Amino acid sequence: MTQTPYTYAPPHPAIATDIVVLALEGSTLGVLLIERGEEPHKGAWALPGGFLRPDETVEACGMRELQEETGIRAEVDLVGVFSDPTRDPRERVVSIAYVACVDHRTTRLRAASDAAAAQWWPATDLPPIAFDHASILAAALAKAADLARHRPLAARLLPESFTLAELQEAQEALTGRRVDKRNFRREVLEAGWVRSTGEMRRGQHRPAEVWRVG
Amino acid sequence: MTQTPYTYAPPHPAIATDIVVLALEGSTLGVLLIERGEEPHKGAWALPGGFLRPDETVEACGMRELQEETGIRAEVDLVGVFSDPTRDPRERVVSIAYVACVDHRTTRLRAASDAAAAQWWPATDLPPIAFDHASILAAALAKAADLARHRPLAARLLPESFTLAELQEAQEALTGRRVDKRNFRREVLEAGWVRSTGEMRRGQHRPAEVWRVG
DNA sequence: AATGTAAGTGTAAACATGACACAAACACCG
DNA sequence: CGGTGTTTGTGTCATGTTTACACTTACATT
Repeated sequence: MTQTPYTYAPPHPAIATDIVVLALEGSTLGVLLIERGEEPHKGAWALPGGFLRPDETVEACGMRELQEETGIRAEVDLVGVFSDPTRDPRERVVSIAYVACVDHRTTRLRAASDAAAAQWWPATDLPPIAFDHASILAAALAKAADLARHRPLAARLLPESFTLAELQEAQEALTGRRVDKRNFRREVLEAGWVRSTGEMRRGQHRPAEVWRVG
Repeated sequence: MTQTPYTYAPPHPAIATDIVVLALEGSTLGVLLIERGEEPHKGAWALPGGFLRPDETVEACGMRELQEETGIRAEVDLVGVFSDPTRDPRERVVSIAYVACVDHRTTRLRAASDAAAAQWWPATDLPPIAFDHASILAAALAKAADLARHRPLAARLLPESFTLAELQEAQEALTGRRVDKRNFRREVLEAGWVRSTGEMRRGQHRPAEVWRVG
């Protein structure tokens, strides 16, 4: 961008973001996908996403798309840049992929106008995927699993307050690794990821302490 | 890119890559910068980079730019996406930043046509930087330090074969952390990052075993 | 009151990390 | 040719971190 003579300007590709929205489906991970109502890949399922607008950063575009699709304002984490020249048969589109973890109970899914449906799919049992979105998805799952080891990403899959058992279940879903209950609690508390609310969650059995991100 | 009606197409920004090329300057890190010969930021120093071409991926663009500037073919690692709408006053440019580690002894620097000079600068003592390239540089240095903890990135700063002392010096320059000689050797060998060549490097003092990435 | 189920807690072994000092090999010099 | 200077190369112990593991508590239900 700096040393190239400014007079040389190849045709500009479109820039879009694709968002891998993760949520808990019971005790496993779910991914938000959108059924395509038009060719190409009509009937296949694609990641939500959209084109970059003139006045926003790419990351803001990702957050806006997330908001438009789910009604949720949340952070997004960069997954990668997908730019194979043939990845979209219509025109060249360079896609920046982000991953977001949300609480699916607070989502309000809105199918966009060219989409037939928006729906959660289990991350381990996916329908036919459009474009190169299967690669994007795989990269996003790996990225999320990696981030979750160093940051309390799992808490974003839950409501504001939660029990440690719920947080552990979310963590296990994200990382794909089962962990010991006592070790998990020690790690979470020592890392200062959560603080107690002082409240107790009453259920069928012994009440559980309620926490929030700290 | 998928649910947005295809009829909506905002003006496409330009897409460019900027490359943070790192090399060893003695025992500290050096960064390749290019002095701008034109406005804006004439006289300031900028990262090498250039526009995406129609037939290449963004990563390939980064590798091509690296090759054009240094004559070296090497891997590049994604640093981030820099897309503030005002980051380039001429027109909107979304930049994908990569970092590359090279052996500066094998580079053949070529200043591009609109650049006054291409030169190595110590990463800790930089000249005035053009555009938002100071942020890009900072992010790249952090990324490289992080990657170097998990992968033999330091070896890319060296020729094909090297002594463990050289590798350690490169590692310390990359991560900014001094490490113990014996611990470093243990870590490198147990991780299988290097294998012996069987040769010895003769110098002023006791000869050193020569290794290569393995 | 008895039963079932999830919450909550401590400790010991294995492993990884960080700190530490000295002998060996060569070049150089007198 | 022996002494000096400088870099290579090596092992162990203390500390911190990670993993593995079992029982009691509290409540709801019957």
